[in-house]
Amino acid sequence: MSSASGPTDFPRPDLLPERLAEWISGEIVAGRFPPGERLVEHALSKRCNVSRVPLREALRIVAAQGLLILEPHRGAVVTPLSESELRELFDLRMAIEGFAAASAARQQPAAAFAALRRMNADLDELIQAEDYERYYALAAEFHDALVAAAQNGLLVETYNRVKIRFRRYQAVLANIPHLPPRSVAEHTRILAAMEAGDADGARALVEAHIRDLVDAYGQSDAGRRFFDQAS
Amino acid sequence: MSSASGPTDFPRPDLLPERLAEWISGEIVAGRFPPGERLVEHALSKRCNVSRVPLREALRIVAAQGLLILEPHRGAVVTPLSESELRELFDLRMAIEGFAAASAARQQPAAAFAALRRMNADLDELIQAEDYERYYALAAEFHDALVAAAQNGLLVETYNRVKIRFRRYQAVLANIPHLPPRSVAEHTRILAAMEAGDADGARALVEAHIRDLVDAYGQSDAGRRFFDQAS
DNA sequence: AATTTAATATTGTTAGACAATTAGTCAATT
DNA sequence: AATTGACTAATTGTCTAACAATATTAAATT
Repeated sequence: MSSASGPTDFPRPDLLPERLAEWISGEIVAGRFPPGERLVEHALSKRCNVSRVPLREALRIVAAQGLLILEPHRGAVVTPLSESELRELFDLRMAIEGFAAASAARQQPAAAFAALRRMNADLDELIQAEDYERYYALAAEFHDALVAAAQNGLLVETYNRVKIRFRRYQAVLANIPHLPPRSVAEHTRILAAMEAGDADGARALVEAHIRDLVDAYGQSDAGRRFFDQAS
Repeated sequence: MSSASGPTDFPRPDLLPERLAEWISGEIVAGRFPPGERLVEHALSKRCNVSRVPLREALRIVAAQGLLILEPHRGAVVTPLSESELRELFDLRMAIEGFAAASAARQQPAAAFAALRRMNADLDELIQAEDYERYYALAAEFHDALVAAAQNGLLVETYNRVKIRFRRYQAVLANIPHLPPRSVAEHTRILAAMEAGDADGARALVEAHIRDLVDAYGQSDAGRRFFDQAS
């Protein structure tokens, strides 16, 4: 009877605010702390067997990630989801991943290109096997590796910030099984452009690739339902 | 004798960790907390007339901005400056401002374009008047407005994070008086491309514009000195 | 001089307290 | 009945004081 979605317990103290923040962040991304929920310090600190001091620091960390809003004298509220934020997140993915592809096309990092090729081959196999769960996990890694290929730590850091916020929408919208085959073909073209040193072409292809993701989300059932209720 | 660069006092309590963070952040950007300096909690809290609790939260905020590194059991250390970070910051500016220009070229926000044109005209006048101080202030606003023209709050937020870290290098490297006239001409071309709806052209021009800034920094005396000592 | 040992300082956390602010309750008034 | 208003409870924000764990520094020893 008790539903399977009740909040998880905080694993175990080796008590750092960082660990608390990771846990809180995870609960929010997974939707167990739903949008709009207030996190009350005393209750949370008791549940985690910590005092309010490190918990408050943890809340600061999570707020800096954009998952919480700290209102004066009102405490921490889980940031709401919105179609506009999702649009902006996709925009940022275009800016970051597009720039990364162009940058990599200029730098020609051989090892990174090889890794990307291998990943894309594995993605193709996962489609044949219809193993969509692992497909989406590896697809995320492919995009990570694309950003990493630009060899810019700050760009990676920025991308990670976007990713954390983006994952909340993935959790709500689930994945779209029709998309993968097309994605692999697009990855192939992106890689070809990068290896050919065509920075502008690679960027355009990456932006188009992400635009395809946007469309797929918008056309999926979950996506339409979410977008409708939000408006 | 006593140099003019001794740390300033914390203005006045209306004590929020946010105020403390703003102050600390300002001291770091201005170089009064120099790179590598350790911020000791007890001493700082006494100087600001606050307890360690809100101070520690302030340190978390500043650390999230990338200006401090919190090492376990060793406390807060002011993030060092490096040529590599500066390069990465310029890269991010290219990615963000370039994307913003392309995005604005597609959206055609009339008000934003008008504001940009006005600013650029004012910049031209400030050159004639050889008022470089105000020139650099307004030039920064021009770039802010360019990013804002993309109408994406997250992009602005991301840009602001880059700006905070970038300002530390501006404080060290000072400004380059030879650059401005060329910049105004480049702004004009960027605006023309945006208003013509030429997204790719606008982005290319913005990237080239920022690359010019990079070169100017590298060729300035202060820049060479900084880069030499760093390597 | 180099290494080990002891003393000191600093961080990380806890507990309990309190003022300031907000949220919730319930009666009085319109 | 609904709205207002005062009262109460709950929550945040801050402080002090303390302590264990870890780092840093100084002294002592080899």
